[in-house]
Amino acid sequence: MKSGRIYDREDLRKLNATTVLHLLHQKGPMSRARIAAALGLTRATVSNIAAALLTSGFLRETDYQEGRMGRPGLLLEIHPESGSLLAVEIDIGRMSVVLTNMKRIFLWRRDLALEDGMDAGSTLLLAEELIDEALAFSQTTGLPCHGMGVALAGLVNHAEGELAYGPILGWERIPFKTRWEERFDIPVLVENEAHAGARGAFLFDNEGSVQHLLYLSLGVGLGAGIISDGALLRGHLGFAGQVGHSPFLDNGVRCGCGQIGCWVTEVGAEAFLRKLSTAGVELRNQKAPKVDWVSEAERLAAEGNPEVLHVLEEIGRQLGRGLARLTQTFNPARIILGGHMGPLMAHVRTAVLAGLEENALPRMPVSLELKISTSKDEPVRGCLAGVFTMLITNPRLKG
Amino acid sequence: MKSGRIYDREDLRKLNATTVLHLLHQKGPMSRARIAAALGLTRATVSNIAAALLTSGFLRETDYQEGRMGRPGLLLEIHPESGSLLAVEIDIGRMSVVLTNMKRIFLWRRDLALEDGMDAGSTLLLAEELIDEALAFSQTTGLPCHGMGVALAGLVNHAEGELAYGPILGWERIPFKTRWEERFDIPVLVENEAHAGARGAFLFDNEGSVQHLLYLSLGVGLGAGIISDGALLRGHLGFAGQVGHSPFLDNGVRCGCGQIGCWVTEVGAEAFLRKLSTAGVELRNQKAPKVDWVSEAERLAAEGNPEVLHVLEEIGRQLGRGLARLTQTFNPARIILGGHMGPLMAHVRTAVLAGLEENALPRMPVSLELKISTSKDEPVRGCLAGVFTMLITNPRLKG
DNA sequence: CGTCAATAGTTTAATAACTAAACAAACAGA
DNA sequence: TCTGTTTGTTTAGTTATTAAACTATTGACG
Repeated sequence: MKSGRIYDREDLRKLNATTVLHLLHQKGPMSRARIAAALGLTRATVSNIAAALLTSGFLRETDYQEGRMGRPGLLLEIHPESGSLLAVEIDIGRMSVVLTNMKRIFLWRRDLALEDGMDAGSTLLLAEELIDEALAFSQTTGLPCHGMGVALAGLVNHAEGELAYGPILGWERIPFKTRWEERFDIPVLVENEAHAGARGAFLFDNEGSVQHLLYLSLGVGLGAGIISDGALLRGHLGFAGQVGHSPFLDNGVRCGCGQIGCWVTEVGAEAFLRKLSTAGVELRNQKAPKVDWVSEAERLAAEGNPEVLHVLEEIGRQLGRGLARLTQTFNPARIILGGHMGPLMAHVRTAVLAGLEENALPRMPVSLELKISTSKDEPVRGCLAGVFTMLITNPRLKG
Repeated sequence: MKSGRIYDREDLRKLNATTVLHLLHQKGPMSRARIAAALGLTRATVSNIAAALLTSGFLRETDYQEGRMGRPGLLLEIHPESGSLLAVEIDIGRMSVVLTNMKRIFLWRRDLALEDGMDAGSTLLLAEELIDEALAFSQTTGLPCHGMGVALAGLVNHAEGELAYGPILGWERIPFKTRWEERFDIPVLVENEAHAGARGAFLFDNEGSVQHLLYLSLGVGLGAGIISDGALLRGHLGFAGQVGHSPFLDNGVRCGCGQIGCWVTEVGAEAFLRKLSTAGVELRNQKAPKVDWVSEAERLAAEGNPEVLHVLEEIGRQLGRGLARLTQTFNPARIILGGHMGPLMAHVRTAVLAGLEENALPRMPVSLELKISTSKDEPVRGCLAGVFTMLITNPRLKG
């Protein structure tokens, strides 16, 4: 456990410490030798970094590896008791607040469906109440909360930590970061919901370590998070991925945004309910902001209801058509369909692929994988990863 | 000139040497102190790196700075006589081969318009003849050619150095890199034309050091090069930015690609000529692959020909409409209109901006700058920068 | 049981790359 | 002439990292 060389452990940023922490955050417990191999360092280096991080309390050592040849080494992992992280997701009609330990094990969570007519101010207050509850809980567990991530549907200026414009609730220029950093006295990271989802899918559900992926968040709104060469695309002001309101049909439905024929009017939640209604199907709880209708629709689809399946197929085809466009501009290796309508997407897979194929650029090999997200927590997990990164990159991290 | 510290100059990659070379490549001659300030290094470090690069012949020192206070220092710059670079651009109906010294001063160039009915094989042979000529010229100047960049219109697999599919000529799977590296015995970098153009615009015409920009290459084809956070977006196979054939109009013209209503059928060269023809204007030399018609059209536009201006305005509006979509997905800080129709774009500026404004996402601040490229050589220069980067990042670079 | 190969972690000495601080040189302007 | 500014060099460190040797522990094989 003693190190051979004495480092300047005052500022761990100068070591490869952040790299090691990132790796462990993403992959879980590993031996020093494995970390060294994964990062292209020597075992000696990793030993030294580990020594520093162990004395700082960021890491801990766990039990022996079983069933392997060779000397049984100790595994290193992020110390779960070194603190807690908070993630808040505010979507149209829905809100989640999650508290995890540093290993991203959920300690506390609260999911709320928002009332239909709820205004901006009271939604904000409600969120703050929930956060207060979560922080109180973190007090009782003795794990101080080190940071908070906020995933928001809308135009998020990531650098300023401000929601420039949020749809439906009509939020405009809400400075979440400054407001909540002052109110709760912990660092706050504000992220677009689709961006956070893409990050989550990239870091934690990434079979084959795909470096180019597109995460589509389907719900009342429609947003995309794009990871290109392992980097999240934010754009100049952080507004990249606003694909929902791109013109899609010449003679379409008027959209809430004022334009006609936006993509979201053909594939979003409201489109789904509208088309179902035209087909004569009414769901219970289908008032848009409520969440329950998704499971209701899923039940009907699973039962093989022909109207629901037909509407889903139509939506899938339109989804594929729009995705073809995005595929041509980004050339991703994987597309992930997520968001609140994610569970329904399992039924549209073939239709989406057909739509993609039909509208793909001829000669451009459609060599991509279409994945349906199984977890609803991708934005939350992506957010947590963002907060973690922010923490270990911060000057706060001292030995 | 002597250095205080003796570095291991065997492998300059371990120094900040590549960073310094990049900076000088981009900004031109600078003093050691200026370099240090720009890169956040100490003057001592830069002195040491410079000493290594001077003895290696990559850099040279030039005359004193005049008209300044303080001690007159020597300026460092890339040594122009340390070799030459080659860039080849093959577009639809056009080909350019350019030889420059290491400071990107053009030493030799040849521009050709390609015959209309020319087939793939003879085009390739023609290019190879021109390259032979250029290399022979580089022999006579005594500047050995260190690398070659190829900018191609079409689907370019950058990693493999292969043209996966080139439109019009019907090229398919041409392994430029392996073929030419074997034939000419110099490293070859193959790049999509729009990607190269974006890189050129980013590195050499970047007022305000904008980090998010979109370069649109307008010609017979329509391609985009996207720089996000200073990094070029290539995509999984290198096919990012193929925006020309994204569905644009429901009831449009049939495109050469087989689909109906592609964006390029409304704003590309053929659309321009078609619309002019409908308006009763016929240009001399207007056979599509020829280049001359651009200057002819520009002359007419400058003279105020109402039909031409009207067609240009129509195209500009459609351009703006499509760009609105791209703006929403990428949120760039600057859009650059370039390519062979670039010179015409000065006349469509207001129409493009109007189209952008009309189709922009409401509430999304259209805070972007629209720039018309003044140089036709952006792809060539971007290509040269790519080759330069490849060279200084290569193990070849030894002291 | 002993040997071998594989894997883990530590120690030692060495080193490349960089920095801080001081120094010396050359100039412009008052 | 003096002062302030900019420049490049020198000196004496510091730091993160590596190479190589060393110790330990296990499973497999005969």
